[in-house]
Amino acid sequence: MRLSTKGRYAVTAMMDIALHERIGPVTLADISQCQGISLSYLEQLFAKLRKGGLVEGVRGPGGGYRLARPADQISVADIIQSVDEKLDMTKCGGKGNCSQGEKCLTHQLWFELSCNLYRFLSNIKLDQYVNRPDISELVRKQDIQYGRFINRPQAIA
Amino acid sequence: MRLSTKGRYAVTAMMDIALHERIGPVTLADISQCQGISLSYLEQLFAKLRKGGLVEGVRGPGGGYRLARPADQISVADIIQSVDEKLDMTKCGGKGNCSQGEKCLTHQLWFELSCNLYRFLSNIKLDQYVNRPDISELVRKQDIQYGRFINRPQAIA
DNA sequence: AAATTCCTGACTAATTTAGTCAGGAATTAA
DNA sequence: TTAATTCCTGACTAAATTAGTCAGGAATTT
Repeated sequence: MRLSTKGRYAVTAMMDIALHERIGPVTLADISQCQGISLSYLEQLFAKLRKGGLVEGVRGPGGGYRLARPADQISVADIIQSVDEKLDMTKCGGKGNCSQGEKCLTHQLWFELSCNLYRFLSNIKLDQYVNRPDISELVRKQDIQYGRFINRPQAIA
Repeated sequence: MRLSTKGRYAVTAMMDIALHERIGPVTLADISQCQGISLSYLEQLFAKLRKGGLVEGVRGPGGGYRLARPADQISVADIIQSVDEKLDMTKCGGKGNCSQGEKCLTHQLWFELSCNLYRFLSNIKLDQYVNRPDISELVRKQDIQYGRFINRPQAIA
């Protein structure tokens, strides 16, 4: 049982965007440098996030990515499902035909676990972190360290 | 985010053993045939379960595997951790040094998720399934279908 | 002694994850 | 209108993990 860094990267990146929302679109280059994630890999992940309707790309100088809907309407479950495809732990994908057309011995177990997991993750929305003082402080420090946003029109305006 | 079949196999096999506990040790060959899991692969998994102190092997004819302690003292979390090693979703293994010595943006999130997952899985003990009528019935049917235990001394006694 | 079963380690194949690379398309600002 | 910026795409490679195979040995029972 494990969370791939794929899902972790995606959630981290989305949180980064949410945290800087008021400044404007956030570039993948910035996220890449700041969070230590390969740029090309981020592009792959964001292709999926875009298809999932969670972000919008803005091209050209001053562009980047922004959230496609308010941060309080994007859950961690949404993000993980966009890039990772599934939170379902059953073998049969919930169909109940895991063992010769019938439910296997452990079907109920994995089914309940999946429900729990989904409930937990879909209750966590991005905005819950945006407003936490400890997180904001951490982000502020990181931004200064990486000199982020100092050349952006939005940051000046 | 996914459960590997490794963990699923292990839990299924352990449940199989628990369900037949009163008859005696259960052979891997039986589990292999009945649950459709490769025998050699099962042997690898059971090497770990044995090291984890969850089962004991009994060699020789009439042998097999039995639970090392009562079914109400073996949780699904125990099993998964034995074969799968970890239920921890944080990048840093709970240390909190994920981002240049400090907690990363999403540390708290994964930490809480790990706790939830662990709490859920460690509250599920094998015996909860042994006593469920629907499961017992399913197992009984399977045993007949595969002609299980008909040649075993214990089954006759 | 023979059959059964666990037990071990080394090996292979398939899948997934992670990352690279090269280039194109849209947009903005000079 | 040109140059810079940034998203965007697809094909490719590398590493890790998962799943499975194989050959043989050790303990135990009949």
